[in-house]
Amino acid sequence: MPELPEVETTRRGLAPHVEGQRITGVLLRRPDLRWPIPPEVSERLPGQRVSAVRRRAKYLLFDTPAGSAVLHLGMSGVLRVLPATTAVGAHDHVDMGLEDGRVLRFTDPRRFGCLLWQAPGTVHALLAKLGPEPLSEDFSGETLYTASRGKTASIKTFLMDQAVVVGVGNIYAAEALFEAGIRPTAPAGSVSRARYAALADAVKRILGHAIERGGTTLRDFLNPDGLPGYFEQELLVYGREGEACRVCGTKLRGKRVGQRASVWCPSCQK
DNA sequence: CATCGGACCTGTTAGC
DNA sequence: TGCTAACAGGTCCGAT
Repeated sequence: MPELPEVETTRRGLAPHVEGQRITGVLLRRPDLRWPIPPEVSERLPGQRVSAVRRRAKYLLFDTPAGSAVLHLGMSGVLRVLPATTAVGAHDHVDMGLEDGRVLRFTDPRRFGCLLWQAPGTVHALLAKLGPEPLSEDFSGETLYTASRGKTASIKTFLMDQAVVVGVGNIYAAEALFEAGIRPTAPAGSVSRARYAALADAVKRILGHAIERGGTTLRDFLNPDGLPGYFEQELLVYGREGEACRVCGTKLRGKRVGQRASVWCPSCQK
């Protein structure tokens, strides 16, 4: 389930194979994923040369002079560069032909992903309201502290709000809160500046480390080389409700916070 | 405005 | 063992 490290891993795996190549054609096996695929994707993309594969939040952007294809992996999306002769599976929704003869294939069983279009010099509406990148200097404890004043929602919900900071999903939110020693249920507006500094540090450290390790593989994520990530075995709280805290041995608690399964250590997190 | 709940989708897993 | 129901996850949108 791609969070930011998985998307960045995908980008890094894809870029050397796709950048500089011309898109020879676009084959849509479905007219829509989460949203209808706009006509520009099939009308304008063919013939264009990809100048860069970028990432913003969990979106991948394939830049060309005519505009950018904007792709979100949703929860089960996989992008791979494959030989054109590779057998087509049930959930292989989009193929973009590359001039070297291979195809960039978008597979997404649950179809929570999307493929959109962004005209040159514009920012797609879905990208316009996003918060800072967590690994950039625009994101800090101060950012979180300032944005959280007056908020009554839980800090976990707050941290997963893509307008606050992008790329932190359920897995890394749980891990970052554990590392910072903050309970997921704490009201965001009540958390101190010092604790937000620790949380921002934890987010940066965990995301950075996960990217180094190739992303977390749970069920659905495969990086473009078809190899799983190696971060899963390092998770300290996510998915471990009822098990012993790896730090202090206390039984980990679990409960839904803001509609999301959440796990924390009652002893390490206050 | 902030927050909450519903919707989307399907493979996997837990429970009967 | 087989079937069904719940669940997972990201994010938008309408309702409160």
